[in-house]
Amino acid sequence: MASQQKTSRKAAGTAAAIRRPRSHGANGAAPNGEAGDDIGLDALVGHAGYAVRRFQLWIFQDFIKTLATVDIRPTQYSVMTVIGANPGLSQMAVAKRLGIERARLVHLLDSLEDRDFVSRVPSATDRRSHALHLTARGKTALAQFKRLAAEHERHVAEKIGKENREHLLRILASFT
Amino acid sequence: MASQQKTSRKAAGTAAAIRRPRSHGANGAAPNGEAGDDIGLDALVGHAGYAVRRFQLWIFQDFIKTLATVDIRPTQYSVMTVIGANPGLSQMAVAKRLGIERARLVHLLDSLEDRDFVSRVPSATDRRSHALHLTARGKTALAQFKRLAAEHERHVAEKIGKENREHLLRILASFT
DNA sequence: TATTGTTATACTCTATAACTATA
DNA sequence: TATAGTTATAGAGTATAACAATA
Repeated sequence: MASQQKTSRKAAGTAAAIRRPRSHGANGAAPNGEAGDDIGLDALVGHAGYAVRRFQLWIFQDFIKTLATVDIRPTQYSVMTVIGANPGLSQMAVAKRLGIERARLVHLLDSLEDRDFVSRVPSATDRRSHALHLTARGKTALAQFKRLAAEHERHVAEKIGKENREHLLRILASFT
Repeated sequence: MASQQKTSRKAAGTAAAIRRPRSHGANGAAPNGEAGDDIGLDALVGHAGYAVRRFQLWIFQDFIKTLATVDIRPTQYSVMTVIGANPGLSQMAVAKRLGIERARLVHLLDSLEDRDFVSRVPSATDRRSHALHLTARGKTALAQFKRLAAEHERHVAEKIGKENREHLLRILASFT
């Protein structure tokens, strides 16, 4: 039931059906809730963070969908791309460059190593650290990922417009 | 140690010290890792998602920091703002409008109700649902949150520029 | 039958702390 | 003493599924 049990929680309330297909009770104006899409965001419309967050969720969902066949997520793609362009980097270097926690990178690399995309190779200069490299299989795979990622990027351009996408990249260049 | 234990994980590797303050070994050019900030992002620079993600993280961190004194996070702020502007909304309506899972909204509202900012009030029209309202305390609190959020928004404008912030809001308006 | 609020579970991500082996 | 990689844990956040009350 929708009753009380802990501290909060009272009971029952008002309808406010959303986007109902046909009839919806008795009155045609909706009780005191909202009729559908006219729920105002008030102060949120002036917050860049809100729009950026919703946009980021859309982008990541499209990326994940577009690369679903190869089962690669945005963070995995970014790690492989940076290693591919900078062979021999240490885990700390990759973590700092991409803003990932080094503890988390351990697990990311574990899964990429299990799939034979990346290898941690030893080196003589500092026996504490690993030099990261793409395997032969990893290099081939990354090339395919990049083609799919480019396709995803075209979806972004279609969504917000070619010019807007480019302007956006320029505005946010300092954050990369 | 940095050795093997499960499947992955080999051992030792290459340095690639980042932004080291003074000396860093023997050679002045860094082993085979990177010297500091010149780690190329390769394909990532052309991906809007990467820049947007980094920007979003920066914004949220600034928001959380700026509203730390009142212990309010972005999602809590968005929920209170929407309820404040649309009193009587059901949980489903709020969840759909903000793109939050209804299961997660339950916990969000629990904490806001525990702090006496929001109340779930019963209604006669649909005994399954709750009509959400801000309490008197919630209204006062939200007014303060909005002042702090406006301060945060000024930080954003300082960071990327007033014009750029406005252009960004226009570009992403369809995602709100 | 479908929907609302709720509970529960699992998996991702973030944030820390601590430990080992190195430097 | 500090750093690299690792392990472990706790808290958000996301994604689902299932259930009771109600429509």
